[in-house]
Amino acid sequence: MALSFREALGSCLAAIPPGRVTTCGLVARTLGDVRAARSVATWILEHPDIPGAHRVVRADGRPVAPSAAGGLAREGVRLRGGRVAESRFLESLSGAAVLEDLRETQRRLAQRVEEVDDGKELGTFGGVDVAYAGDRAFAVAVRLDARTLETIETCERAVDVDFPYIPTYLAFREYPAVRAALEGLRERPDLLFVDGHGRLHPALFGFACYAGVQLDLPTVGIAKHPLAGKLVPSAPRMLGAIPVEMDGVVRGFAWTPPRASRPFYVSVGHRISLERALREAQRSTRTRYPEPLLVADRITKEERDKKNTERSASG
DNA sequence: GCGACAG
DNA sequence: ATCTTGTCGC
Repeated sequence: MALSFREALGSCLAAIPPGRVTTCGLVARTLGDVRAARSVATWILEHPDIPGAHRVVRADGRPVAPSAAGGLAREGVRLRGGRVAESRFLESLSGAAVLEDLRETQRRLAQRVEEVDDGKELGTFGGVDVAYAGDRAFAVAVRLDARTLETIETCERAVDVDFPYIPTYLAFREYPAVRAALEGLRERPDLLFVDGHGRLHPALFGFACYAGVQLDLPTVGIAKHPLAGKLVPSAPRMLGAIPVEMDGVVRGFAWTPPRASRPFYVSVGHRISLERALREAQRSTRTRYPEPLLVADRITKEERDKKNTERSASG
C-alpha cells in the first residue's frame, strides 16, 4: 500500500535504535532517492516534534535539529565539537521506498503524454502557481483572454501540504493545491501554463505533464531554471529559442524574451506539440515570463500575506 | 563515475 | 519556494 512521505519518514526514524544516528543521506536513500537528503533536513527542522528526529545528523555528524543534544545525551551519545562520532552512524536502515514508487508512477504515466495538439485556435490561457507559508499552500488559478492577455477570472484556494519539495518530485507537493484552485474556475482554459518543467525531466514527466495527464488538459511547462537536459546553442534555433536536448532528442527550448535578461525553459506538458508550446509561450509573454504565470504568482503572494495578516491579527 | 537538481 | 541584510539603479 502507498505510504505518505510523513509516514515513510516516521517509519525510517523509528528504525534507528537509541544510541545510534543516521545521516540525512541514508534516510533519503531509504526513502528511495538520495536527492531528498536536503529535503529530509528541512522537513526535520520545520517539524521538530517528530519522534526520533534527534537521531538524524548531517554527513559530518552535526545533528540536524538544534535541540538534539538533550535527546542524544539521554541515550548516551555525546557531542564532541558539536558532532556525533562516526562509530554511532548506522550503515543501513529499513523503511518504505516511497520515492521509488513515485518515480515508477511518473514513468508509467509518462507513456500517456500526448505530444500533438488538435491545431485549434486557443481562446483562453490558464496559469497556476503556489506560494507557501509553512505547511500551508496558497494556490491560484487564472484564466486570461489569449488574444488580449486580459484576466477573465481568478480562483484562490488554501490547502495543507504534507509532502516536501524534492527536486524531480515537485508535482507530488504542488498538484493537490493546484487542482483545488483549477476546480474553482467557472471554465477550464484551452491551454494551461504550469510553473515547472514538462518533459524536461529525468522521467520525462515533470509537474506540467502530471497536471496535464491528471486533468486531461493541454499544458505547457515553463521554468526559470534548468533541471534536466543540456542546451545546444550550436543547433538551429526554433523561433529564436535554443534547443535543449536529452539523450540527443530535443525536449524543450530556452528562450530569452526580447527585453529580458535571462531565458525561461519551455517543454511539453500534455496534448500539445513542442513547437506550438514554444509559440504559445511566446505569444503569452509581454515582458519576461508568460503573463498567466505572472498574474497567478502575484495573486498567490497577496493571498498568502493577507491570510498571514489575518492570522496574526486574530491571535 | 559522481554530484547537482524545477518550486 | 522562503528567509533576509545590504546594495544598486531608476
